Amino acid sequence: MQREQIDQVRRFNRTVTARVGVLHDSYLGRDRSIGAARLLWEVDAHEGSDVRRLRDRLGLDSGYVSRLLRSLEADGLVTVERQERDGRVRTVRLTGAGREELATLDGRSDELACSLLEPLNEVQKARLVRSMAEVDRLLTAATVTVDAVDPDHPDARHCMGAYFAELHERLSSGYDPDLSLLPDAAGLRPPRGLLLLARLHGEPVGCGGLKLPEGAPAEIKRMWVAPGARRLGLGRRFLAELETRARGLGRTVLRLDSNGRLEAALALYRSCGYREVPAFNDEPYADHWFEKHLDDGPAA
Amino acid sequence: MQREQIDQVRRFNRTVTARVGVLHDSYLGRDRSIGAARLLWEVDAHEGSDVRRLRDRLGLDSGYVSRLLRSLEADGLVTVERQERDGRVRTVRLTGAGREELATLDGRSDELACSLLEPLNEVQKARLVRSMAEVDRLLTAATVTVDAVDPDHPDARHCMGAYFAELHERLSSGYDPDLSLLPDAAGLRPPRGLLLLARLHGEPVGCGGLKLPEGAPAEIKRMWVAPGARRLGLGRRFLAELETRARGLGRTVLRLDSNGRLEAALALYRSCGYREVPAFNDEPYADHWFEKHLDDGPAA
DNA sequence: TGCATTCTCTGACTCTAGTCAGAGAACAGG
DNA sequence: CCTGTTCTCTGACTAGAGTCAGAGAATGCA
Repeated sequence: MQREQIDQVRRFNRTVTARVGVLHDSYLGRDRSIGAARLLWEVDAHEGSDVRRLRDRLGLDSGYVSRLLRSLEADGLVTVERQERDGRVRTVRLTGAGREELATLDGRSDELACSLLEPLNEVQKARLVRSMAEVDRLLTAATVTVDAVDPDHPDARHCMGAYFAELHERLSSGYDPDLSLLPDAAGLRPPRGLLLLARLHGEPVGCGGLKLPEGAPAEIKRMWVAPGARRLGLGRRFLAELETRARGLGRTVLRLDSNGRLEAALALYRSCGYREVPAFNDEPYADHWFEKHLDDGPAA
Repeated sequence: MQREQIDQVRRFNRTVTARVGVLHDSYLGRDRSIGAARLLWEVDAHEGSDVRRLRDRLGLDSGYVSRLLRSLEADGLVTVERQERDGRVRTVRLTGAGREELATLDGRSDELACSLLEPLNEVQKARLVRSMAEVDRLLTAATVTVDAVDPDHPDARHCMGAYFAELHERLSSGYDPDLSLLPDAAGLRPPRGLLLLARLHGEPVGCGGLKLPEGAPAEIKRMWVAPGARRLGLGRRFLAELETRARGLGRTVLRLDSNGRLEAALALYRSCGYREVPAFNDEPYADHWFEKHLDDGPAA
């Protein structure tokens, strides 16, 4: 990585933690501890979430979270009840008062935002906001992790389910997985294949599979990115990672089939060096087929 | 301010405090408290600074700073000695060990920077760094305060001294304030005029004066921005603020003289709606004269 | 010289944000 | 039914980051 880039990031970190970080805490924590505020935020973001999930998402100690919840409960901001299905698990829900409290916290966030923008003129404001959006987007992208998982993992199932649902919605013909040539779970498990899963803050936000048939080119399958995680370059990252792994396994050719309705996907494949080829399978839902020779060019 | 802008700033704040803020602290505070690390940083930035200045810059309690200094002193990272001039004041200086410690802290900053960039591809890295630079620049700009001060205030004297020195260096003829038509301190003190001073983190970084002669147009004088604070839109901000104040005092015409060597200044005046006019005074160091009618257009 | 002020330091607190070690209920599998 | 595991909770403790009220030395000014 270049020295100049690192230095700029450091300068950014210093400026931002000094200016935003400090204010952030002082604004939010005005009469509620910032731990409690964060927890409240998290409860709101995931209605009816269980304590364990909150703990994981915030990375906090179980005892600490428990104590915070007691204090929020005492203030009437949340209710905590045992789950029907599993009596050990407890579910947290915002009350009306909790929602109000959040609204005032949001108001303070607004004040902070205004105090940052206020001294600037209109041109500067617009520029700052635009750059913040870019930083936000790219830092989020950098937070996404991509790992190989077992196709039967609940997170993987979740993504594939969402993938099928989306296909069903977007293809003119609808979509029925049973009619498709998709590999089953075993077909995406080593050594017959692999499945990459992207996670953002622990939530699954995309998947990309690779089929490794013997005596035939490797095939990319089930590339999907959750709507909320698009425009983060995740598709490109999946392709790059799949290509690297395929190359590592001695493969030199990658294939995939897709559908003309999935415009963004087609554009992605083309811009990553995939060339359209005649149909190489009978996938009923495909009307475009692509191929890439891994030594053809960079995956970037 | 627009709702959309505020929301974007809030999103930015959340992402950045979560991603950068937390890591920042955990990286820096690995075996030294982050208060101590910040103090060390500040001592380094201002060699031989006195305790009071450190306290002011970091916004900390005197007792707290004193205690932090004792601990840094005990670890051999700084030395604290009484000042010659004023025996109450104590001066802090880094030792060699302190410099080393800082270097390892910097190394951690680098690690943090890398960890932020690492998951991204080259295009994304370049974009992120560019946007960070922009955010950094504009947040810094927003941190600058502009207030009216007395022309005899040490900060004001500092700026005007720097202004003269810069003129002397840049004008082909050199510059001698005594030959110039500059107003003295009283001429920039209400009601005969006013002086605005810009400060960044408490340090003076620019000035802009207004002369308010009776029966003649108001005149802008001694506009100067410190080299380290340029490209923050400060000149524009001075002009806008001076125009607002002039308008508030019933003035409708502003004038100023300048020198062709100060290209950036001329460009600024032109882009802010100042029109070049024939010489309206005998200022020996001027070769360009400008005028603006305050109802002519926006100051933005 | 005396008095108020400035500057740094010390001692005694406080509050937040945790950590750690279990306890006890609920569940899962044999 | 027993055993081990999971999940939440409680009690006891700690470190960091300050705050507050003076004390004591040095200085400035009348």
